[in-house]
Amino acid sequence: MDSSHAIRALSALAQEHRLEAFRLLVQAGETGLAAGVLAERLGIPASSMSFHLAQLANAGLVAQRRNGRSILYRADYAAMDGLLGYLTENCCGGEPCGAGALSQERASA
Amino acid sequence: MDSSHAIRALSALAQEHRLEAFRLLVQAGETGLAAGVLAERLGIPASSMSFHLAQLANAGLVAQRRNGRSILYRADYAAMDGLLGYLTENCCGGEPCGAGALSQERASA
DNA sequence: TCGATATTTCGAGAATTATCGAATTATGGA
DNA sequence: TCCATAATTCGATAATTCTCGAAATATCGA
Repeated sequence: MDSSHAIRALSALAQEHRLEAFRLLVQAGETGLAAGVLAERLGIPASSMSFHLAQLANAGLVAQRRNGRSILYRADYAAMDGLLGYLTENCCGGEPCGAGALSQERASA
Repeated sequence: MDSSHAIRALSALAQEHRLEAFRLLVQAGETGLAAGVLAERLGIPASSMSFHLAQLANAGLVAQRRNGRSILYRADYAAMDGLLGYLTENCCGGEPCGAGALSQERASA
């Protein structure tokens, strides 16, 4: 992951509707959710949802596949992983950030 | 960290100059760097740099303190940590994303 | 084939963000 | 006090992003 790719991913998540949609997709798991279902859950028009999903897809954060009349979107965990890895390496001095807090959370889990 | 705070942090990092500035601050460590030094390294006017630093500060990602005529900015590792924690918990199903890849990186480190 | 459903694309307008020079504020030294 | 330096704020403009209805595309079932 290079910085321009990271910026695209960060931009994709830096928006209320898209962050929420991505969270729903993460919860939904491998099967994913149809575009229409997401639009309904977020309470926005289908065309707006489509616009946002295109940005998430462009950033590589979601994948899509057709299922009958619907198009199912699913979160791409590896892409999210890549973003977290980039941030950890480039914006945290290579350590889990602050060299403490995150590790503590993990230890307590 | 709630979602609106996360969005502010993501937005702050989702911009070429700000991501680069933040990376330089992470490298610089606790002492930080003066606003003018950052502007020079990024090759942008002081007023533009000031605009971007204000956004990073607003997102809580950087802290500032005056040192003589300069204002030194430093990365707030805890804030970055909070963002990574939020993304891990809310956008990765609570597991290090993909329940594998990140763990593997850590294991091999 | 026809009609209904699901989604995307298009086009226009509103809102937000980024850029940069000029003016302003704050500090330190002579 | 006066001047130079360091930064921020202001104001205007450019660029980008967001929103949403209407139109177009694709799929399914009768």
